[in-house]
Amino acid sequence: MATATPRQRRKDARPQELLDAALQLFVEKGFAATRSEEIAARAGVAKGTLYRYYPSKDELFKAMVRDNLSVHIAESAAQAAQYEGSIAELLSQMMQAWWAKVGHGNAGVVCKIMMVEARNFPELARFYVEEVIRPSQALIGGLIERGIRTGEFRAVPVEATVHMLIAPMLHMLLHEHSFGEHDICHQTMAAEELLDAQMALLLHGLLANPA
Amino acid sequence: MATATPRQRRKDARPQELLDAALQLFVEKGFAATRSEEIAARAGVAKGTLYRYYPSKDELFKAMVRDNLSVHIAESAAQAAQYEGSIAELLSQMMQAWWAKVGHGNAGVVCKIMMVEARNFPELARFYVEEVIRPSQALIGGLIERGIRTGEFRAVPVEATVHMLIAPMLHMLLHEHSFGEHDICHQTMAAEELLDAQMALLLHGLLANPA
Amino acid sequence: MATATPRQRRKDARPQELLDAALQLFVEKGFAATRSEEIAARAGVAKGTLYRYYPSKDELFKAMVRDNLSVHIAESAAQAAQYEGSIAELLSQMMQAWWAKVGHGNAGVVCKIMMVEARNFPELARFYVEEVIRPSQALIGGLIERGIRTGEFRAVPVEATVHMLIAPMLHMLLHEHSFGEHDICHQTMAAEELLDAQMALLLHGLLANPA
Amino acid sequence: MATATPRQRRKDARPQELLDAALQLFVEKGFAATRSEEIAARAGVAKGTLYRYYPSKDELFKAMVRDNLSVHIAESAAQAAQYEGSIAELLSQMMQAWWAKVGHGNAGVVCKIMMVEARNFPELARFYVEEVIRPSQALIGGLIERGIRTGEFRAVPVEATVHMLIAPMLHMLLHEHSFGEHDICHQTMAAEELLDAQMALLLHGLLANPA
DNA sequence: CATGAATGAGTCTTCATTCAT
DNA sequence: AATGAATGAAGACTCATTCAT
Repeated sequence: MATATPRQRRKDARPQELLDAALQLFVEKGFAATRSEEIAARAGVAKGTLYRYYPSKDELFKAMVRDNLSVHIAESAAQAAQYEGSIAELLSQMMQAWWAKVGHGNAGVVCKIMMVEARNFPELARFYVEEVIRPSQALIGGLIERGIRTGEFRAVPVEATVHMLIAPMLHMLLHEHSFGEHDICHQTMAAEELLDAQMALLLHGLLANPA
Repeated sequence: MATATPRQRRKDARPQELLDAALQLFVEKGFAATRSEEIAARAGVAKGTLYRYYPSKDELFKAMVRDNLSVHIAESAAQAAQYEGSIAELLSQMMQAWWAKVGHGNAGVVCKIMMVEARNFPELARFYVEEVIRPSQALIGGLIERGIRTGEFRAVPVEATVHMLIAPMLHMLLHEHSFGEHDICHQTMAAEELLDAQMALLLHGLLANPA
Repeated sequence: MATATPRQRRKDARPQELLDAALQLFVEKGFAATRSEEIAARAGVAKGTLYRYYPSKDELFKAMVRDNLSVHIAESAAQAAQYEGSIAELLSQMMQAWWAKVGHGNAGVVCKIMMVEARNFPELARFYVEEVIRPSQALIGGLIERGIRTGEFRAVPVEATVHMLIAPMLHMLLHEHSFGEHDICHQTMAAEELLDAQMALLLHGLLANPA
Repeated sequence: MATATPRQRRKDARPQELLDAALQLFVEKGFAATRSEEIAARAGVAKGTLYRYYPSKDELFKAMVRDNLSVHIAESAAQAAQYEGSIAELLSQMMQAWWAKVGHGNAGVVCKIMMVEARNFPELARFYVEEVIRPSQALIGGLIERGIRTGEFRAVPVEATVHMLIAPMLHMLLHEHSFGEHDICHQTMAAEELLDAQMALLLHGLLANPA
């Protein structure tokens, strides 16, 4: 009958609270510019407490990546494996789903931060590539290949196509978080519409009379 | 009839030399990781001298951004206005040209750094949006519209299409400068091929049998 | 008729267990490098428990020193008082005995640590001087004087002779614990042999033909 | 006609000033307990300045060891090689000279610190062993052997004899710097007298009627 | 009494910036 | 004007100590 004491309950919640605080601050100020003490303060604990849960700022960041990104990739991969039907349809859904869960929420910022700070933290960059980039590319690349095999897609080059699917979303993300703040520059179209339009464009092509 | 002494000539060239040195180093190591002493050293002057020309590292950065942008857009716009023929062809050429001049060269890094530091320099970000982003979007958007008017293109939504053209290039740029270093993650295809493949893909679409 | 419960017995043993753990760790890593949590862990208790028995790391250290010294001197003094026979013989035995009990065992390290930390704990140093150094010198000095009185020894200066007896042992001790670790530097002769040889040397002198 | 400016003159003197300040403080408080800022302060500069001259506290310590030792050994070795006459005499002189130059001066403290900190700096300890301990032992051992060859000394075991010569000096040194401060414990005899007495004792032996 | 979560003062080190020369 | 020695604020991390449970 382990009655969780308030203290114990608090302790269990700490990691997530710290992760949330860190994410918020990284969003606001970037990784490098955020002092570990600030993260602790925002999570309502003292400096030292942060280090009880994460042995360094880097590890905290990695945990944040795992918590916010690695999750969705695995999830999407599982869905994709079971899926039967139009790959184009599936891709559209996945893009929208990704945007809803990641791009729109705070998780998206992790992507931005990673791109922004990658050079300054090579180890983190490596981690991110293995944990997020490669799996994502593998997932989408696999779907493209599947579509080609089933005859749904033309025999397009896979790598380039993966880029064409990923790039617009990341671009929107980066743009949003770089220039979207402070009223510097806003998109006129809603992101979701934009994504739909882009997907349609990519599927059907731009030319009126393709050769 | 002040004949410029060598010393005077040197002095006049200083600001540009410092800007060039700064760009190089920002490219190599990013803004935060570049020490002001290094910039001075690469420009062949002492630490203190840097501060005679730019009152702070931040101001130097801003000057560097201003110095490296708004160059290519006007040029491209002029070319585009004169051009007659296939818009698709023109867009392909412009992409390749932009990549050759900006993406591949050092100027490209300014774009990346700009995204990285946008939040820290809102004023500069605004400048960048007005001076670079909007003109670029206007230029490409105009071409799309022209293509639609002439019947070369389908009646696609312009804004989304502009994104689809810009995003892959910026994505490549960022990827290159974020994960391309330190052998963290390299593209397997050459950038130029990738761009061609993406352009073709966008023009002709992904579906084997578009409705 | 308070029968000591296991708990009570455990509690009574605590101080000594903590002292032992502390000694082990101080031997292994030195005073400063030993974290109080480690001491507690090695003693099989939690960090906080340590502080129920010793109010601070410093106090624990002092207790440890007190616990490990002043034991052997009294013993040796008693033996010496009863002894009848060759003082040279007695001194040899005492040296060997001291080395066996103190120098070789953990207690020896306390001497080393004491020298190292003396300045940081003047009060403790005073205690050590009164409790260990002076009695030792008095004991050995007394034996020298006895030897001189009985005609066994020449009329040598007592203080210098005491030093000549003590120094080699402490030197070996310090050397062992300073440079003996990590294969930095080892004695080639066994300590016991060395002591015997040194004793012989001191007794008979170095000169072939003493005047 | 390079007129050294006050600033330049100051700069040239800095390394030594810092070394001196460090030595003083290490003597007073030990290596670990001395904050780098204190060293700087005692040298009359700001914290950062220290790091212009020594890249870390460890390197500063190493420099200090190098600066204070390995000097006298070579010197003594040279003298010994040229010397002709009584080895006993030579040894006596060398002991006194070493004490005057090293034991009594600050250099002696380096020996003490080295013993104290050896475990924390294995690399440095190795350096010290190679640079100081081994040469010293070789020098003295060689003289003993020479004395034995010439018939001046008995056929004593060399290693033990070396110890007997070195130990009392180091012991005095350590004692002085561990318990000599704060009036904790002072020698009653002057060090020089003590050394002489010890030397005589070692040469002639303790026994009144050696077998 | 025992625990271990939480604390925060303390330490090394970096680097943008200043200013005496 | 140019130099580069000096500065000191700032930040990541450690660990002795406290105290709620």
